[in-house]
Amino acid sequence: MAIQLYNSLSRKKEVFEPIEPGFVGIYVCGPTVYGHSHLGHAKSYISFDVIVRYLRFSGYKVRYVQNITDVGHLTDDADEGEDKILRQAQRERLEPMEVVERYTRSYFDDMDALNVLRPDISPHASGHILEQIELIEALLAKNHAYEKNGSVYFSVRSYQKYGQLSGRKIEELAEGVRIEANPEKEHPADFALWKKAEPEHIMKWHSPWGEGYPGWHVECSVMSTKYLGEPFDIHGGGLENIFPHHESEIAQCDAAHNHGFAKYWMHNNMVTVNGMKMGKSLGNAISLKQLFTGDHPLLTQGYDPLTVRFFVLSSHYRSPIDFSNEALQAAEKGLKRLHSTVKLVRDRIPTAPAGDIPAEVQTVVDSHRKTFIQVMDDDFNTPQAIATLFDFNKAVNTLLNAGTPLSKSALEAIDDIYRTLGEGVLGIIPDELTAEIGGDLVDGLVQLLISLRQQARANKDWATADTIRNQLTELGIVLEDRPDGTVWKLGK
RNA sequence: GGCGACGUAGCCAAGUGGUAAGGCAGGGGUCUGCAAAACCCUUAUUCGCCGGUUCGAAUCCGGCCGUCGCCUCCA
Repeated sequence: MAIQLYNSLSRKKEVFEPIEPGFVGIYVCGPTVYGHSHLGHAKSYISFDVIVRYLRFSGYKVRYVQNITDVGHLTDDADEGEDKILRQAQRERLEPMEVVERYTRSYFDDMDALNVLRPDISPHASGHILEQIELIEALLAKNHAYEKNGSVYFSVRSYQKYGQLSGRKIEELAEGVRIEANPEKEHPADFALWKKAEPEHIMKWHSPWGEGYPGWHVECSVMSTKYLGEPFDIHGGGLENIFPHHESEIAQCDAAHNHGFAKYWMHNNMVTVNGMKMGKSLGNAISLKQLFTGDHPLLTQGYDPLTVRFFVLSSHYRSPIDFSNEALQAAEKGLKRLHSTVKLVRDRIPTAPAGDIPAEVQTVVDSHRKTFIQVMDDDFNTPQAIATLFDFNKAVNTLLNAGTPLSKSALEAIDDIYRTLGEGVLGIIPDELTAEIGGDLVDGLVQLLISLRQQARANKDWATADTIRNQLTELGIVLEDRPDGTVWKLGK
């Protein structure tokens, strides 16, 4: 079976064939670290996290590069706005690099909580100024760029293929309503490679054109190819970055070196809130920290990071996802159901009898693993992968309820699905589902109450039995009388 | 105005030519002392609307309506 993925460049699904067999280089546009991450970041980075996890699961050696943008990303159009980092630094009265450090840490804290594995390399734009200058010089040498008053611009008319990714035409861009005339530009669609720094601008570097700072698109051109080669396999990012960001990344590298750029382009869709796009500038952005705590007017409660992850993966990465409390709550319940079966399986393993794996168990395990791989091979269809896990769960519950205890090896074969597919690929079933408050002490006390209640039940003293159960429920401890004994868990 | 996407049950969401996955919610049942959990059955004769192609369409084509995105910083 081969992995098929949707390539934005060709606008269709293609069989994935890495440039070098067995190895995959993937670059994903990372955050500009001037504020806390929000649900939109979660959608993008969870999506690509699963893509990387699945490529590894499929046997590829993957190098995953995701940049940290800490300079050059402007707040306004036409290369005229302030630098986002700089503006935030002024607001918080911090050094720009303090802002960068603060929000980089915040970003990784949130991603760790979401069980997003760290990229292999997280290069900073500010750490690659020299490489960016080199690329700009190469473009100047080939007449793909020109200098004006200490700034350097890319000439879109010099690169015939400009528009290949976004489907735009240079002539139409020139007629765009909102592109303001910048007198330094030879063509309205030309974009800045290097900007001259005004005297008060603190983030600036020496360059052949004087003191200045790099444009936004160059960093990604440079850092992707530096670590992955030219061309490389996959470039990912949000849909909204196709133009001008991704279009310009291609132009810069291909114009300078004629090696092409990324073979496959993958774009995730957007998050909406009540049907409207969520964006920092729209004021309806919910930060991940708020989402986890529930501290936001749009939230009726906080949501566990894993619930958020499950929610994101329950729609396809190329589909938009609309935020609502109802949808999050449904996800919360669904995930809990998945987890409770996993926990039942894991709790039984230590005391399960020895024995072979029955044929029916083997069949259930094999068939679901196969289906899971089939749907993931088809452009990383996580909603169907999750559906497969639920189907599997149902089959497992039936086996668990069958009466004859499953052997240890059978339970382990079942758990292997949860570990490799549920956690290894999707990242939604943590190893420790049993982390109970209080540890052995609480467990011992609850077991004591359970045994007292058992005696009451044996005596048909239902009043006492129900009192124990009800009062424990009020304390947040739920008792379940199963055919093979009473178990307890936390929850309402 | 240009480019693009989407519209599937009460809600969320798969499915891109062969007769509607999965989750949440609802109804009925089994199990239970009663519960809980789990399991079984059930809830769209139908996929925004109108035409067309086809033996056959949610899936392809045309038109219309609606929603959203990009074109300007945003994952």
